[in-house]
Amino acid sequence: MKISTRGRYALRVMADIAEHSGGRFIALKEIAARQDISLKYLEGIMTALSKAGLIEGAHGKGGGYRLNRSPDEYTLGEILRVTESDLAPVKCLEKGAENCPLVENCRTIAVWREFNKLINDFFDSKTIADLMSEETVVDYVI
Amino acid sequence: MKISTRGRYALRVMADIAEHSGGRFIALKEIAARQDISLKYLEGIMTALSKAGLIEGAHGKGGGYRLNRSPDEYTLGEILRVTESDLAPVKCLEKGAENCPLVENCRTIAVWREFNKLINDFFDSKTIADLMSEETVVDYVI
DNA sequence: CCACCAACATACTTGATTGGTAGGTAATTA
DNA sequence: TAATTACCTACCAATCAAGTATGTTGGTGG
Repeated sequence: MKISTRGRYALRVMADIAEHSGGRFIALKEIAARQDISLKYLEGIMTALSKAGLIEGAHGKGGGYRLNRSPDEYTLGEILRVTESDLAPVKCLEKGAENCPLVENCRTIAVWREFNKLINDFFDSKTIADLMSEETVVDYVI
Repeated sequence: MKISTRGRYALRVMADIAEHSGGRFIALKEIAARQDISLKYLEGIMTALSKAGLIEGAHGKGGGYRLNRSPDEYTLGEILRVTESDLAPVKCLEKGAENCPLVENCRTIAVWREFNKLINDFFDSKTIADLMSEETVVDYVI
């Protein structure tokens, strides 16, 4: 029952961009150094976030990544669902899962469903803005 | 972010014993058959539960396992904490963890703490009795 | 006392996942 | 055109999950 490194890094990186970019592209090298995360490992995470449309990347000098919404419009839930495989706590509740044949007399499914809702509601109620320092949130321009 | 098979099986087994034993010892073979779980795999889980004092085992003919409290006195939290390693969603919040050197300017730790509390409170608020069918709960004798 | 039963113990295997590295190619700008 | 930076693909080592295999120990009934 652990949040994977991918998901945790993703939240930190998104918060980092929100705090330091101010609308400009910001090189991954810089983020990786500031967050002390392997550049190469981060690349894979950024690609996922970019493909999902959460951030925008630009090649070449002066390139890098930037958000394409303001921080309070990103829920932690959507970020984690992109980087983590799924937020469901058990396999049978994953999005595309065929329902388990034992579900009729499964004593535990109700608890898992309730827990699943709890998790998703929690992360969908938090945004990147909640992770930023107060001054930075106020100063943010996109 | 998945609950492991160990934890899920443990809950099902505890509920199974609660429903079928009625104070008597009940052979693991019987539980394994009813729940369709590998007997040998279950043995390891039962040993953990037994060592933690949650259930009692008896050797020989007529032996097996039984609860030593009534079902409403077992929270799902304590069962999962025995079988799952820990319920903390990130390593730095585990019980014996030395605190991470970056905690001072970690933007995410507050969210993880809040989520950790949510998880633990949720599972500590549910009991094995909540997993049982209504008739069986009423009929239970220890 | 013996056969049997069932918990308890230990060691191994297999497969998937995690958390990376390495070495490129493509696009953009000075 | 040279530097920069995203992007892409492949590989790798360690760990963990899940299950199998093979016992030994302790207790019961005949």
